[in-house]
Amino acid sequence: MFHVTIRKYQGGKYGRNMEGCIMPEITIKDIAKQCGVGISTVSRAINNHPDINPETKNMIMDVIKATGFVPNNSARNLKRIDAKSIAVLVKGITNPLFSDMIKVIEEETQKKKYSLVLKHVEYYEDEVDVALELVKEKRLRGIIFLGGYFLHSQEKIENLRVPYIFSTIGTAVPENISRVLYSSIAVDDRKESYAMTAHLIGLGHRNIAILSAESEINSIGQLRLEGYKDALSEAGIAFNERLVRQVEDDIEHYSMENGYITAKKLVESGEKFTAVFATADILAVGACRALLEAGMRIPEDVSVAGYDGIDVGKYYNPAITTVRQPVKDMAKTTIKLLFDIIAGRKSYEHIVFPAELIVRESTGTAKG
Amino acid sequence: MFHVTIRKYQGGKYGRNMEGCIMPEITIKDIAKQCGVGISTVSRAINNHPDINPETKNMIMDVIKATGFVPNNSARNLKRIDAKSIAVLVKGITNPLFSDMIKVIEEETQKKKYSLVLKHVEYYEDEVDVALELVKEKRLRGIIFLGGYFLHSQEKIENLRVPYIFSTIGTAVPENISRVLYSSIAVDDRKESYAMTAHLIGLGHRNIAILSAESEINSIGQLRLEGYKDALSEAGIAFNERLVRQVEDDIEHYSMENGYITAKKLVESGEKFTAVFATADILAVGACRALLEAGMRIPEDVSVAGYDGIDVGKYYNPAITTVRQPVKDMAKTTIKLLFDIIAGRKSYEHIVFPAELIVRESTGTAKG
DNA sequence: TTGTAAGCGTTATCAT
DNA sequence: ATGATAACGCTTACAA
Repeated sequence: MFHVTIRKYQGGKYGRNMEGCIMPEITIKDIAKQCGVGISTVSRAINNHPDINPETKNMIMDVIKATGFVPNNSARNLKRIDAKSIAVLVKGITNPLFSDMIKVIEEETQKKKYSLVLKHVEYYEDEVDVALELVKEKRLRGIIFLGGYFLHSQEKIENLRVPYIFSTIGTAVPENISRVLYSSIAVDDRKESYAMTAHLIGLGHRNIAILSAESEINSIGQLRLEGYKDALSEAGIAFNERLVRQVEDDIEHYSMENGYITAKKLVESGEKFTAVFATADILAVGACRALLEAGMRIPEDVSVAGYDGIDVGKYYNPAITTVRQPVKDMAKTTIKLLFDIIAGRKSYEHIVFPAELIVRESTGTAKG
Repeated sequence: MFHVTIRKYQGGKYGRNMEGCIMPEITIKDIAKQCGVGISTVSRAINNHPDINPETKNMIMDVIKATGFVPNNSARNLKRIDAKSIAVLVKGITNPLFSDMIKVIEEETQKKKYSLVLKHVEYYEDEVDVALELVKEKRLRGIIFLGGYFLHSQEKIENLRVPYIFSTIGTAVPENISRVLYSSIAVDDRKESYAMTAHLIGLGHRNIAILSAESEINSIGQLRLEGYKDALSEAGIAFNERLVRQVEDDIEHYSMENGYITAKKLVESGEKFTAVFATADILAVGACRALLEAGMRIPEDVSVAGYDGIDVGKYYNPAITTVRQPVKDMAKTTIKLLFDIIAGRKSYEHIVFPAELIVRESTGTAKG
């Protein structure tokens, strides 16, 4: 590590003087004074109001540019009754599916001349609390929740007096809240997980290990585990508890590293299996590596299946069989629904999208 | 797509009544009235000020909980002179390196009892404009820029009167701005790229293709290309323009898909090569897939090297040789430096971190 | 077309 | 310990 330059802070440069006191920011008032006009005229210039003399406006804009004045958004939001904006609250920014959804939502929001507030919510934060604050602060017209568990009290969520939609990619839809209070866009995790497991069974697999990431009831992880059990029992295969492997709790649940560690432990446990169903592609990648390192060939010795349909599964070697969630369609529907509700064309809606089973190179007929 | 439930919006539920008019939000005034106290007392209760009767406070807090009152942040920010908060402006949220950096920055910020504003900047947005707004709105004490190009005017950036740091992971440090105005934390892209290329040359490779993602001068992509040229000329290998492959411009530059397409085109071009240096791991993954599909073995027939040190390279099959950027250390140094500047212990600093060449399975001696 | 003034919902400064 | 009241920086009637 090379320190190229160091110099002591001299003060005055950073909006605080030598004593650490805050220097006054430049305001609309200063601009008005400097232009010799009233503040409302400046305001009109900024917000390009129709009734203002173009010359006056130009003059003001020049001064604004020269001084580098930027209006204070807090003051604006405070005063403005209507901001034409919506927010996306993202819990777990790591999820690669979210990026795609956000991109779509951004585009559609812009088309509607709305502005989008994107807010990242920490794992330990309560997303409804954050939403509550944001609604007041930014005068939001609607909210989309991406990620999180949603076991919130109906009482609390009722305070959120704008339309909100839960997008169930990595989000368990609240079971404890009246369904007329909210909207949701989801994939039937249990059903799709069932489909994948059934596919594996159809390939002749009997000992299918499953890598599961959550134990909370109604969580995505549990739902996918249920689907796995459904397929097993339908095929008359006894459920073997030892083939259910929970990922490590002390590192990021949905990560390649966790898939690797968990699969490695599975191998070392000595339990017999001919297929591994990782309930997320990102886990599948790590799992593949662990299996490969253990000297197993995929899919000749062991089949590996994922879930989600993220890019990496397609480019991995071998390409990983997966359940693709139609994220773009879901995002489009989500944003359309939100604007429908805002416009009063609908009240709420619960939509379930079908996922797509994509068979790639990582799954094959059971050995022996 | 199954529509489970549809009902017409009845109004009244969402902070707007039937006519679409906004319903008044509950304010501190309402709480004061309902509690039979003055508003300043409520304010004291909310901000747990010392001089308030515990009983009064409890009573007020009960009412607040019951009514679901949430203070308006815009009003708070407007009035508050000092917020003890800093911001991270992220351009290109897709970069997996950023997540790690942000995590570290978040932790350290919390330790200092500061709050962190995380702001996602669109590709087409000017990050300095966004920063300027945010500084006023949130009374920020400092800013960290992650991603972006930074060819900003000194004039404009001088208006940013809080300390700011450019973290050069996916960011080209501004060359056109006086170095005393800002701080930077970086890896020497040219040098590290040189090192990787030299490693490949040491393995006997002479025809090394390079996958490059940007053509802007001083961009990360260009710097890495320069390093490649440096190594070539040092080894007395003639530079072959046809081995330099720019990624597709109309899709996301740094993506597996783009690595795949670009490598595929390289193969189809018929140009001879025994190694591919992808200037980002994410490109390397796509490139590997394309090479594999073309029937080449890695590293027996062709070596592949990446850059960045992201997780996927470690778990890919084969594991990808890379230049690891010490993101966590860099993040730690970044946040420490920012707080040093805020506290007046330093003025500015330019720090260059060494990267680490990690040789994995994807590179080997040149064929033939 | 322009200026004046009344808020927006807080916090901070006074008195009390 | 508590309550008025004046800002904070802006938008928006309303008046000119």
